[in-house]
Amino acid sequence: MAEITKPVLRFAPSPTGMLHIGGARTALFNWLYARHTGGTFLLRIEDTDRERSTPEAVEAILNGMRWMGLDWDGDAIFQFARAGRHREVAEKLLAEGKAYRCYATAEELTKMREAQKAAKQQPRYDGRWRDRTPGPAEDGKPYVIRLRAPQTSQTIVQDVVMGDVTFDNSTLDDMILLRSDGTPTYMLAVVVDDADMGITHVIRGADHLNNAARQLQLIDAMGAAIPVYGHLPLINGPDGAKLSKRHGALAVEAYRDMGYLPETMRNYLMRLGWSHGDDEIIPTAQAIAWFNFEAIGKSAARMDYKKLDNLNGHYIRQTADDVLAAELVTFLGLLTPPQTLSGMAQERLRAAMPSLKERARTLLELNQSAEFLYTDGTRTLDEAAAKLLTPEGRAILAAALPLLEATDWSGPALEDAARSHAEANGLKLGQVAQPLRAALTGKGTSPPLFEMLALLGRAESLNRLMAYAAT
RNA sequence: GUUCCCAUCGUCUAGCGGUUAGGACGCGGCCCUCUCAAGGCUGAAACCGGGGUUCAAUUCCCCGUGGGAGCACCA
Repeated sequence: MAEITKPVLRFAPSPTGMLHIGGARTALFNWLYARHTGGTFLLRIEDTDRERSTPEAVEAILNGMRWMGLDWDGDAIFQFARAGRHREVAEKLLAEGKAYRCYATAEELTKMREAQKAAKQQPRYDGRWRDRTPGPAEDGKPYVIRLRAPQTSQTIVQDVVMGDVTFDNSTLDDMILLRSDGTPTYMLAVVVDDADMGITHVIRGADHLNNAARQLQLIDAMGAAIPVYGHLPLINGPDGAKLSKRHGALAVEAYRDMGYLPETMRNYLMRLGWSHGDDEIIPTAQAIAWFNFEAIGKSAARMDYKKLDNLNGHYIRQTADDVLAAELVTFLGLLTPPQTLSGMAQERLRAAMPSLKERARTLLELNQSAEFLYTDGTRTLDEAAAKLLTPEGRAILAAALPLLEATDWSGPALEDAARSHAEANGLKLGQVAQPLRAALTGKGTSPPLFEMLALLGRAESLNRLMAYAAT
């Protein structure tokens, strides 16, 4: 009876920049599968590149993960701290004859590759030290340790996303395990760490598919267990080209700053490459229940910001009013410079939320449409509002004021008054409402007018309206 | 150049030999309506090309074409 072991997954970013959208999706898929199976989701920071790794990037990645709601199990593991262990494995392989010392210099190898390229061949190490015994000339000279990889037959990556991918071993070369300064390469570190951490499923970007074959050779040499591989198709920019700085808004933090909700990001990202029939709106809890590898597509996807907006609008509308109001307050506090709302503003925000959230696709939009509630006093007019408050518009506004004043200033009463005023003067309700809206909010569009009049109260509303009433 | 991967509406995708090729975003129209949204109805919109296999190919195979990724003492 085979023992039943829970899956162990990991997300292994290198801290050389922010957590970008591609990395976030890779993390999400790993996380979803771990939560789906009741397995473990580990976070490993691949900081073996001492030149490019920064503590700031580590923080940014951790924060990005937290914001996305992707919690990892246990403490994050830092790969560099395990360099000794990596070296130990390389030495063991060397002792076993499964690896060998290579004394070729960087210049020498560069020259070799240039010659290969000129001959229209794939650049690859030619194995010049594979069967050569170092002589006295090599004493004290720097060397790297390379894997003695098989040169015949094939290596097959059995991938849950891509299927079986076959590589002829003759196209692979003897990769470097340990650099001449004694530090491990990525290839060594990944394989050793995955083995030591008991990783059962390696789910990562398709840019690693080629690496998988070489890593399989190493795993074989080490006698380690082969994990389940899954290489996710990449995410491209809206134009189909690689996602880059040019497309802007790369880091997960940038999406937060644009006013997207974490739930939106999870839903949007999971649908990039994975599907569940015709379902589009998939809350995270549902995704955890449904997630599987079989439904992951093979082709690269593009970012579609319109669809992201639409989804975000959905989740905004679905968020409870006071929760959303609180989230907006937090969000504004995170902006640079931070924006704070007075007690009055927060109170009005909460009161208007049912109407506000219906018309916002991002927290930024929500904030903009609520701004007229934040402060008292006469509004400055935007372009649309100015167009509404022509002399004619102001005259209509002035004429309607007495009727409004005569009401008890409740929404329905105000609407009734405006309606009868319009009717009496042969106007459509819109012709009366629009100038009022412009004066009250400073904008051409707003949440329902009479509701907002009631919310702002008689004194404040009249103050704003009178400022633009024709005399 | 070479190795590997991919290919259904503009975009995300369903489809797993026989379908009027479905859904979603976006776009157009209509309804609702105090504006803007939201919502409802509705329209336009796709199987990259060529060969096979098969009674039958969007679906399976091959070639081409087009994208993408890798080919470092980076990760």
